[in-house]
Amino acid sequence: MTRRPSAPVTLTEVARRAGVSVATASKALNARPDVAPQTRTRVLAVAEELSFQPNALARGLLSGSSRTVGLLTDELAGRFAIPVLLGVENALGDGEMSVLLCDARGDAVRRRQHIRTLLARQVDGLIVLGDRNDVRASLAGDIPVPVVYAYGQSDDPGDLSVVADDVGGARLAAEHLLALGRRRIAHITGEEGYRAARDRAAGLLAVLDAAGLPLAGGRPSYGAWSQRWGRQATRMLLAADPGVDALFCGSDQIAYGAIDALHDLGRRVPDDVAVIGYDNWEIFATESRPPLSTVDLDLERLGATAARHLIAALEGERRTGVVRHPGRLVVRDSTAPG
Amino acid sequence: MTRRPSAPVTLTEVARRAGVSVATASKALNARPDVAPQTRTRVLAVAEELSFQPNALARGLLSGSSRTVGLLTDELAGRFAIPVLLGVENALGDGEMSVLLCDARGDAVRRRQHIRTLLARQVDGLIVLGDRNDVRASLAGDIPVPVVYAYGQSDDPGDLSVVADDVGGARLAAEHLLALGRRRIAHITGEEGYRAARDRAAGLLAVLDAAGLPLAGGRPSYGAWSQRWGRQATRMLLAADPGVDALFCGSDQIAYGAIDALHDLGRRVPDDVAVIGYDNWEIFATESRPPLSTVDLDLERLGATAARHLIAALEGERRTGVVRHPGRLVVRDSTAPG
DNA sequence: TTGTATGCGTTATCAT
DNA sequence: ATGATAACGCATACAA
Repeated sequence: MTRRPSAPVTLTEVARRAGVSVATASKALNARPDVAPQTRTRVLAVAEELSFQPNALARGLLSGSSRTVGLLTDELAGRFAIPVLLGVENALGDGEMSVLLCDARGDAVRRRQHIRTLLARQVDGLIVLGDRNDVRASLAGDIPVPVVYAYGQSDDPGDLSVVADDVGGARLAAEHLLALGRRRIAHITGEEGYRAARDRAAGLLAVLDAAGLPLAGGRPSYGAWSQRWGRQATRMLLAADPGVDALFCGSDQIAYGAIDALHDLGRRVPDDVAVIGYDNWEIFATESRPPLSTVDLDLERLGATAARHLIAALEGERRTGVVRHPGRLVVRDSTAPG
Repeated sequence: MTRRPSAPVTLTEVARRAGVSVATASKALNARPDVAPQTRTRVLAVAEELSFQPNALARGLLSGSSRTVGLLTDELAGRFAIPVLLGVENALGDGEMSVLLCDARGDAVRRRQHIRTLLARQVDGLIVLGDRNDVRASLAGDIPVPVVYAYGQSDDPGDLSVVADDVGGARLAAEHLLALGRRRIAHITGEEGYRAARDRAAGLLAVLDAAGLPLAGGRPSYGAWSQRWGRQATRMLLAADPGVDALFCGSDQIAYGAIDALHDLGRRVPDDVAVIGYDNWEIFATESRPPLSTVDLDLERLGATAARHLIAALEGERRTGVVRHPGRLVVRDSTAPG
């Protein structure tokens, strides 16, 4: 090993050691046709020995493409950003792309600053990760690279947004409850200000309507995305309508609280009341008693989809509108047939 | 607005419009001394109008520094990586640094691959984010840039690691319980294979020893990091030793389960049994009944500390060893005095 | 004070 | 088949 650790190993160095010009070395390494097999092997050997890695900055400067995308999040601390981000990172990594992460923390000024930085770094594209399912303002100012909105939908139909299909997911849950023979289904969910809450309620109501059934309790119990609200709403609901035989909760967290309350009230789950949640958040869904049936948003796949659309856009396939990503029903004991 | 959106705005373009050479334009923008005030204002005005941003690739190529650090995570999906990552991102953002995110997903091959990519991209430094508190193997191979290990500790004392002080955090919790007059304190925690579990137990035992008190139940109840284990262990513990007056749980998740079990057993919290958790994980700590006293790891600050150490290293201040980051006691109703 | 020239590491073009 | 050279965008040493 004659490698001196302090000297950065460049193509020039490889060429020198292989006894060829940089041009030839470059061709050899990039599998260009016009280079003698013997020369090629020699260059490759030297490159391998020095563990040569071409300088991505130089490459990017020349090609105009940095093979980097910016991932701009509103609020990374939230629960939904991470799986999406994971899916994005994974899908892009396969395409030899790297991810520059920027968290705006809900601050518009910081967001603009981040966008400037990302563009200065010559990102090839941008993925904007919403912290909520809601429609959000499109990025102001003309961004010279493709942008894909993930999880949160852009208000500009000229943009491409990849979002979760909450209406469809709720339909899955509702149809599951109906299939179990439940007929007096109530809905406890989070803040009405969230599109996620409204969409899920809409999906449930659509299925109930089609079946000619009313919603138990009259209207959805909108509240907070917390166990506390799940407990409280359940008590109120069962006091008002003791005949409820199923609860569709807007999140697993709420459902966890609901199950606790049912337990306190002496109702058996699922025998007396079936409970289904939403999100497939493991720490709630698998740890409740009994474990929770729920709808998995498949956020990681959603992120991968967004990444793939961005890559397609980079290759010229511009696409606009909203791509809705279906959820997946996960059945556990809280809706076991019986 | 005479800006054509398709033409990338370069320094050459700015210089041309300002009627000066690129050299002068560069000096004007970089606040070099020898440039006429009048010329400077003119250049600045043009740059502003075109919203010129210097190409970071070119700059990096020239300076040898990309002002980018690689953030290498083992497992982003876990609960602890995110806050640390957030702190890192924030602290680096203030220093005009960007973060290249790579998740190895616990795969050594993928990790090496990511390191190669990051080095090819000329990152100035690396932050290695552990998914557990445990000691982990130092990055193999000589990395030509500074590396800081965060959350997970490197096994090489020549590396710099920034980790949470679990022993100290546990001491805080234990001393709090003692100060409330509790004397029969039991410990329910996660898998013994986790250093976090062992360290927290050690901190508690140290405090009890110093006070001449035994651990209720004889030894820590090691199990799983779940509500389920919290419930089960609590039932077992109270059956064996009904006189327990305080539970120190190794995580909020466990504590949440413990409180549920105490509730089922008819024990009042905190009157009969005080409960304290660990992590300050909001969804458990604030949603349990009653809300949970706990120890906050302050992971975001830990991440910021790691970032600052990396920046210091980039400026030449090499430092090695282990920096232990203190936790913070958060008192809520589950240990209210009374 | 301003402009010209050079170089960072790489790839592409054009001679040889 | 190989090599010299230009170019990417910027910053700087040096010349004017």
